[in-house]
Amino acid sequence: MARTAGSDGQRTEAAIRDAAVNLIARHGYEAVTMRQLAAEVGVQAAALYRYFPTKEDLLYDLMIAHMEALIASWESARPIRGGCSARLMAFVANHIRFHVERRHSTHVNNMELRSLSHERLSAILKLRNRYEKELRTILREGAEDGSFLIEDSAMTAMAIIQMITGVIVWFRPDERLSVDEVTETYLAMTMRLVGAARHSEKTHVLERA
Amino acid sequence: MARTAGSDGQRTEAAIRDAAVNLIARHGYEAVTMRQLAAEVGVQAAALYRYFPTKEDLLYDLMIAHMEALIASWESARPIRGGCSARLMAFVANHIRFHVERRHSTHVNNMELRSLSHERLSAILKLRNRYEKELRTILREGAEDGSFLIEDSAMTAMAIIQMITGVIVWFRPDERLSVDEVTETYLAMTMRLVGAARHSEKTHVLERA
DNA sequence: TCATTAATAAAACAAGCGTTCATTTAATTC
DNA sequence: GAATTAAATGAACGCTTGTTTTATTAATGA
Repeated sequence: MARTAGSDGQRTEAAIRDAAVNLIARHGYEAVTMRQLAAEVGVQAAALYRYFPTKEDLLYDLMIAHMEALIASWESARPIRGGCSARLMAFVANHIRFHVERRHSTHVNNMELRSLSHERLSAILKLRNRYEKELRTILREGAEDGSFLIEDSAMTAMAIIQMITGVIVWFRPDERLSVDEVTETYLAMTMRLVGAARHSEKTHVLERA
Repeated sequence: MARTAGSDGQRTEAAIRDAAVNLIARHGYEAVTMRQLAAEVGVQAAALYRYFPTKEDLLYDLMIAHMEALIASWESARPIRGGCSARLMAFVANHIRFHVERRHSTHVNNMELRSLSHERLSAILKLRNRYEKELRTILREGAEDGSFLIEDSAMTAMAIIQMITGVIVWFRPDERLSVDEVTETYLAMTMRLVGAARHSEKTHVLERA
């Protein structure tokens, strides 16, 4: 056999991406074989090479897509006006929502950096830095205008990011806890962590979610 | 050739563990080959099998050792007396110190769980749960006696653990920042995060470090 | 209808994988 | 000094890996 009836390149490529994210998140990039991936898609291994020149190209593609989606997500969620507290809450809420929705993709991006070549690693880290800079800026400006009481904005940014990304490690939706409830608690913890003055605007962030 | 002059089983085994932790932390368990590991030790691949029946046995050994060392470390650092704030600070300080000292080992334990068999994974998670329970207990008791103001002690425990373990992701010793300085800041962030009443005993924890 | 292009199968490739085996040498014991 | 044990070698095994090549079929446009 060769080309199968009803086959469509775009659909196949999307199916490859999808299966790859799931398999790599579960077993790790090195552990997933091209044959295993092909079987999951329902295709022969050689067919994968029409869409991705190498296995690493596929990984890199997934990672770039994840980072660009993350940045785009924040750019559309970022509040036009509002104080530093409101901006911080918007950042945290958007970050948690995004990562819970893309648990597998996040795992790939966090665990498989070492499988990238030097230049590609740099490209991913550059995007990551661009994103994290948003949080650092919020924290620095909040510290300057007295909204927050923090020791070091760079360190605080790392602490917050690790804390809120960590949600995906233990949280599974469809349990007795909803994403909104978890977000609410993490928002409260974050605001205390940065020494924010009492905030009555707590629920504003989640209203549109 | 065969047995080499001055060869010693105990030393070789220790060298294997050491090289394995470093290689696996850097490249990942699946990516590290037995030949690569053997070369790092300065021995032939077959020699590794005198000490570890399979590659997975080696990984499991490293992980169990890490978890047992972590638990032992807390058991000897845990304060005999003192309120919940003091206990929480001792926990955080010990956790950060331990993990910074064993960055590679920590990475292996956090990243390679998926390469273990079901039973072995359970064994590791059991130890991990035993350790995390210590923090949950401190938080729960602190919430009950009014030392802390938290929403959910289990959730707060996860948030804190992810935050303080995350230090190893960005922190490199021998820079402009010492472990003690980082610990000090993380202690302050943690105490605010749990809504602890003002604590004047801040430096007590680090005095013996 | 017929050439063209897109999508896939099938088979092969060389390289590398974890692991085993028989053997050899160094250290230890009697 | 001979016998025994500990430590390691070197070659091989069967299998799998990522990838390439070649051939074949389905969809597309003139």
